Amino acid sequence: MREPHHPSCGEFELPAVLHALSDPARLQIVRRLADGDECTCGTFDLGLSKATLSHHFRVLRESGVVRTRPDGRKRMLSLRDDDLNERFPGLLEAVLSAKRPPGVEALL
Amino acid sequence: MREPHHPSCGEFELPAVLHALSDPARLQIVRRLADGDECTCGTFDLGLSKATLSHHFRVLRESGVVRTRPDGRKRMLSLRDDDLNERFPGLLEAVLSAKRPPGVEALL
DNA sequence: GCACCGCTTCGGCAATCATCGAACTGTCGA
DNA sequence: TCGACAGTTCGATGATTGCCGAAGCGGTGC
Repeated sequence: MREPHHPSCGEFELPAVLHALSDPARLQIVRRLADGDECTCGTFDLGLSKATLSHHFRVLRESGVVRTRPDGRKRMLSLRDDDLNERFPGLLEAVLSAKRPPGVEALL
Repeated sequence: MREPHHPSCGEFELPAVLHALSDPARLQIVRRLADGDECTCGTFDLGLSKATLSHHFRVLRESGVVRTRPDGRKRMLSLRDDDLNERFPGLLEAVLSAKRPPGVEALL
């Protein structure tokens, strides 16, 4: 299986990364990956079709947020947290730590 | 002049904020504001029409990134950095500190 | 080889977005 | 009162996006 194209760390563009992270479904994917969860494409059950999921994976991959590694007939997804931190220090952490909903417990 | 609606800090939504920041024109606006530059709407010369600029201001305002204060026949724009930092700590700083283009000097 | 599996790619569709010119609103100064 | 000024709002338009089912494609295992 061909390795899909990934931008190098220096090719990352902030608007593209922010746009990739600005979709709730993609945000959920990123959070799952950050939790160290399993990372094949099929493990994401967001109520979306395979085609749509694949689309989101592509947006994340082409912006540099995520890496896709072919492994047999599966594809292993992983966060490019190292590259993101190098290029946009603190961004990923800020996005991930904003998990808490606007509820009261955010004040604790 | 009527004060336009601003979401409260608790109403901020991460995807909306990220989307607001994911447009190059809006990112430029935010950076100018962060530089402490003058802040009436008319001072932004991004090669866009008044109507388009006004649209971008609205996106920024409705997501919580920016505050608009009527002042005579002008409108003073300001970054809601305090509110953003409270709700999404580190996010704004990460976005702003990513100013440097993908050039070599980014490594310094 | 062949069927299955995991995922991508390909149209296509409806919704949203960025953009504009034109018309409008509210404010200030003459 | 009457412009000039600063912005907003109103259509309209073309581009992008999110979504899907169907078809395609490389790997695995029978």
